[in-house]
Amino acid sequence: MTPDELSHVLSAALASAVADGTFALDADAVPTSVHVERPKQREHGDWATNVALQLAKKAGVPPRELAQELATRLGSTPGIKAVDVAGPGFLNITLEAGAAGELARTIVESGAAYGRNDSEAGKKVNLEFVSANPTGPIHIGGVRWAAVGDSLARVLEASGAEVTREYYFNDHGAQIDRFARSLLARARGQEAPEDGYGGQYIAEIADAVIADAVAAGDTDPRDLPDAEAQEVFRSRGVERMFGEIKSSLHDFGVDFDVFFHEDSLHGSGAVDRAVARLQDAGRMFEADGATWLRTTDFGDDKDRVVIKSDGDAAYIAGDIAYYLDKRERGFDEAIIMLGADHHGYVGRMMAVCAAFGDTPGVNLQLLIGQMVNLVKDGQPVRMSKRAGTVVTLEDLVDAVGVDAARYSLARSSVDTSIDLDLDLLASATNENPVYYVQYAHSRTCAVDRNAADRSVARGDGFDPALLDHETEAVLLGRLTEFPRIVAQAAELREPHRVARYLEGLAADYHKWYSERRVLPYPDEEVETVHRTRLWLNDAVRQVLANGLDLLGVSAPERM
RNA sequence: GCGCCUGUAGCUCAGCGGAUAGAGCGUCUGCCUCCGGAGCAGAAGGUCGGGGGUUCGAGUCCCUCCAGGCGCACCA
Repeated sequence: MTPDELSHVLSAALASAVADGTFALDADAVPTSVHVERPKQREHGDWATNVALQLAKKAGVPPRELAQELATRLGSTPGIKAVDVAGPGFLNITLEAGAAGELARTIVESGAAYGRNDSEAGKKVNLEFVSANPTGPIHIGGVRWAAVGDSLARVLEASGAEVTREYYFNDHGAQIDRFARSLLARARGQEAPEDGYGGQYIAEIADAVIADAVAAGDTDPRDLPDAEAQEVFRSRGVERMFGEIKSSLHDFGVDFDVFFHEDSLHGSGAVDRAVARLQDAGRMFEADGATWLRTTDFGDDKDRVVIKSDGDAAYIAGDIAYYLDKRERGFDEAIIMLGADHHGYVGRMMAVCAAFGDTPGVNLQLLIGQMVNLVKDGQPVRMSKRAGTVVTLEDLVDAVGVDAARYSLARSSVDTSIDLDLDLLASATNENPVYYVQYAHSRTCAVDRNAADRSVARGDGFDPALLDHETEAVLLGRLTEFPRIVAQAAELREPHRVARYLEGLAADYHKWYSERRVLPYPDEEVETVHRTRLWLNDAVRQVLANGLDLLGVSAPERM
């Protein structure tokens, strides 16, 4: 029996008690689906609900009395072994072992589909993340969004949404100019401009640009007049940087569907059209020679300049056009993941959304994630190119590998800032919980290999009532939760819940493994109990694999 | 000054109003003649930052104070 089914049974019992006048409740006060949850204490049964506590006041009945009435009505339901009233009025429900154990077969037969749900079905979602400027390699902060963002995309897809992963290249404006000037200066052996970029990668990109140009039969850009040379370094340098960012993300297991170039918005007239639309809607005004968007009408703390007094578009103009573009491409929800250093955008972007007549928080959702801090010897280390303390995506992967990197970044809530210890990163990789989860998976695979050797096969028999050990009830309960965890991770946009779930599942599996043998001893015959346990082993294997996949982490068969 | 996020075990972090607050790592004690010891069992370790409030019930919600992080441009 699944929690959903149990929930319906409870609702029905409640409804019938209201219908025959046992409880004096308005029909609309009766919840359509009763919330059931896994109790922390095993003694409290397989499932528990607090409906009686919540409805007691409305019904004018003491909670325990209300609970007792429900317990009586549930008592004879097939699959339910016992219903107890506990504490202030909880209902603790214990299922028949067979009813619970049936799940093992369901999971194995569902395969990769187990965990998929329809909580986000029908939604067309644009998920924008990373979007680091193409003026340098992706550093540790961006890697967090790569790991979390891609995992969120996977979780949303598993919940029925159609997701487009999008990366916004800020390839327009002053930062790119600084990047181009830095490349040119470096190529000519000059000092980096005061406001420019000076890392080692600048030299590498500069050299590559020269080589690219020469290979294409063009003049060595160093010999061109300044303006022309800078343009060559800009276009070829940015192209190079795009390539590096794309390939390092790909190596990290993150592939975007769309790389959107800010420059295209300015070149195509999209900015002008978006601004005109807000003007027609009466959201703009002129002041001090500039054109403003009255974002304060929608809760922003100050109005924003869209067209500067020198006639150039301000940065937000691109964002306005970009948002409109996403909506015109048919996305119901535009989700943007931003670092905490950009949370100042929230107010103005939500106002932009509202100014177009959309609903902030629905059509546009901004997810703010806290920063990743570097720590050495317990002391915070400021990332500095000069001091050589910049940690890039490649550095992180080189140090711990893709699986450990993705897992450690995706397993905690983005609301908390993460401290990464550089020394710990380089040495003690074994402390990463990813190995605990992966080990459980490879253990299930080892059992499968041995089962094949002993000719234990699932198909030959399955009797769920034989899954009657304490650790089996716990394990089955955990397996039942998986689809809800995925749905919850999608709804709350919190993929880290999947990782935490897997750690719990791995622990339950290891405990079961140490209590119950899947295979017969050498002198024993193969019996139904062995085959039945193999079903359970394989169900765990499937869920671990499905969960790890949602995190973009591999599920190794051996390690 | 204003706004957002955070404060839970020695460390890193879970815990979308429920029962005795958890995990990994670290420390200590046990457990491999049979399916993987990267594991299991047990122990030690907590004023859930402080104080008020709401509630049958608060780590969770509200107020306030303290501490830390990050923001408050006609920069991008």
